[in-house]
Amino acid sequence: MPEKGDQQKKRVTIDQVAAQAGVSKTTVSRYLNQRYDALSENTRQRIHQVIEELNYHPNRIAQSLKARNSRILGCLVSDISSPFSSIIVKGINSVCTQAGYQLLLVDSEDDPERERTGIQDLLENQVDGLIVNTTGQNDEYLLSLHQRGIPLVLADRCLSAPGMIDTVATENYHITYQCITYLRGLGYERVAFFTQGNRYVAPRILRFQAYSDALRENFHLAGEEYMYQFDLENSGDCVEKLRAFRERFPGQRLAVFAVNGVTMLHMLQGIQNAGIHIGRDFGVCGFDDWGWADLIPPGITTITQDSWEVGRRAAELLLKRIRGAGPSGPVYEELPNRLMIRGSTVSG
Amino acid sequence: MPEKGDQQKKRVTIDQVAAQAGVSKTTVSRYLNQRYDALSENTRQRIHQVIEELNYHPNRIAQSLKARNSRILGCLVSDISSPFSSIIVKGINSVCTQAGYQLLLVDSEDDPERERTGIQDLLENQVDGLIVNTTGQNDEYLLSLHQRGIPLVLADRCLSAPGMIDTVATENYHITYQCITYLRGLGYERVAFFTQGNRYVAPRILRFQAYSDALRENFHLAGEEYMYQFDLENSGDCVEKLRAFRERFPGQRLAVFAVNGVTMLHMLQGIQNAGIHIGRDFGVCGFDDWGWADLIPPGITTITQDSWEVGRRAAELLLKRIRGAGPSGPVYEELPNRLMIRGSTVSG
DNA sequence: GTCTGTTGACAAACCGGTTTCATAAAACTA
DNA sequence: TAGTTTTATGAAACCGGTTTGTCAACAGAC
Repeated sequence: MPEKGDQQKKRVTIDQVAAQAGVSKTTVSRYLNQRYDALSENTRQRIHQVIEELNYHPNRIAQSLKARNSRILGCLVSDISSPFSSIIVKGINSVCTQAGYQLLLVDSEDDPERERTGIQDLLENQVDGLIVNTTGQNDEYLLSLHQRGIPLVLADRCLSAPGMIDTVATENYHITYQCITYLRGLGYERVAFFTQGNRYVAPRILRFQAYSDALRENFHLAGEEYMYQFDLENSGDCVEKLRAFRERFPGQRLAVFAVNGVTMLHMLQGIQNAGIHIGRDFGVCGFDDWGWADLIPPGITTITQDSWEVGRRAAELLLKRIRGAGPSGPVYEELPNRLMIRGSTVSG
Repeated sequence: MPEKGDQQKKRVTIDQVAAQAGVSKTTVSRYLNQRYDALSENTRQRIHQVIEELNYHPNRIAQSLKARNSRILGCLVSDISSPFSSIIVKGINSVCTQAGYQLLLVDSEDDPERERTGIQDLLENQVDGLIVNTTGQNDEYLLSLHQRGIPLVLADRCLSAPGMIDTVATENYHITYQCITYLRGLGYERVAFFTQGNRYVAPRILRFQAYSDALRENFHLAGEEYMYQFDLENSGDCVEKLRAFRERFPGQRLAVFAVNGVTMLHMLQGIQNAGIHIGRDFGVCGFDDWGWADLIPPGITTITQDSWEVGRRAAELLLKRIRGAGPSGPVYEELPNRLMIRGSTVSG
């Protein structure tokens, strides 16, 4: 006779399996953990069958509580909607999948406050380690975590005092320097540095530093005077700043450098709106290459980053740390970037 | 006198707080859960102070075990690196943040097998509910989960037998039909349907259906004969198919429709490589608008989807289900899409 | 001065697993 | 045949919280 609601009692527990199989939970636990050496063929079979019948799956939370580790990695990114971040996450995911770890994700929306509470949440959830794409305004907090012995790897963004915490990033300085120098070689006379959003993150600082150095050494110009920070909320702002740049140096060959892909996209929008022609008189280049750079005529010169690999390596490194392996001191891994020269930067 | 290694014992527990404050763990627990009614001002103060001192944070895993819920949502996407997915995740994240939930993420890489094991993993981790962007090849499995009473919301992709499980999606059929019909109005004579990747997902099926219907009714053509599926692995494949399409109908005004943004990007690449001129003789349009569509001349006509809102609503709905609220039957939410007409589709 | 009601706090059980230690039965040794 | 080892298993403690049931201390009522 079928039961009233036929509602399964939900949640099959190890006790039920034990009862049904006529053994103790210890024995079932042994089975689950493949300690077959101390299990008779007979009981093993019976337990196996009961587990199938009941469709039993052990409760990882209970396991984690006892084991004092969760097999979960925490990941905090500043903006998951940026391809740069989401591809990092994809890299992390691939390692997790392979290593049997889960991935707890938080998007801080580039808010330092939210970054701290987000990490706090991850920690309360007992993640075994953290991969953080920091806003750059929580250095002390991150250091304190590191000192508490929490496995922590920074992805793409290092602290202002580098060398303290494991970091996987891409090479920013030299490629930027190279790019700006290359512009000089093409005959561009002024190069502006366009940026937007968070001004504290390490890559941006490094890129500006390199830009600034290259500008000084190749153009004898001061970077500070050619940095344009526009506001995304204010849609006209970028156009205005582009116009301002152009009107400041009439008749000269100008170029702009975008600090990253998101900036580039908005800048290109602005260039279009301002009716500026890309090429000989207005060179365009910048970081990131997300598939459209060579579709926008005359092809945008970019610096391409392998963010998937950043994610992969960060996750690998973190797992090593969790296992207590890896070098004793902090690791700094820097992946090479490539300058993809296209038609948006041409010699006069 | 400082202790030997000065190494904190790691992990502060409620017992330590209780001991230090000279009360029982029951009392501390009351404090943590704001059951102040049965707490003297005095004890409350003392506990507060000890918690600060010890920097105590309760172990969510222990709480979850007892509470039998984890305050974690599980999310499975087919490809986190696609802006469509990552923006959905961003929407979900915003709800989680606000509601005090965490987000456990899995990228199935569009593999049905990996989708099942991924969901299994999420479930073993006791997520309170699931948001799934299914590959479309696990309908039975998903239904079984639903029948087991697991809160489950499908994001963007419904089952082949719709109406069984809560779904948040965007409107595919009419907007596609409208787009194809619009092409007819412009005087295009043949419209090809370009696609790539997973052929089982609901949006793709619906879009092809709409395309096919519109083609039959407006062009008196059979959609099956104009569907081109190219292979991403084989870089020349797309170019070949574009050329084949063009050579099939010399002298006619042709147009192509890309099933989604990733397809569009590769198709545009192919168009460029094939040396095809976009516009009067070769119209281009398709789904998704990720910021570059109006930068590629003459501006690509797109159907824009609000994937952030898909994520937000899916998460809201899931939370309702978890709380046992919401309508009794399955919900199907369909968000409107917009046709953004640009220069890539013009009248003759 | 007893009776009742309220307040503040605790001991113990519980969540669902793992692990340690003990033990009965079987197998081997001398 | 008694002693020893091995094998298969279970009882109980534990992980770090929450919850239930109990109770002492004190207040006010009569």
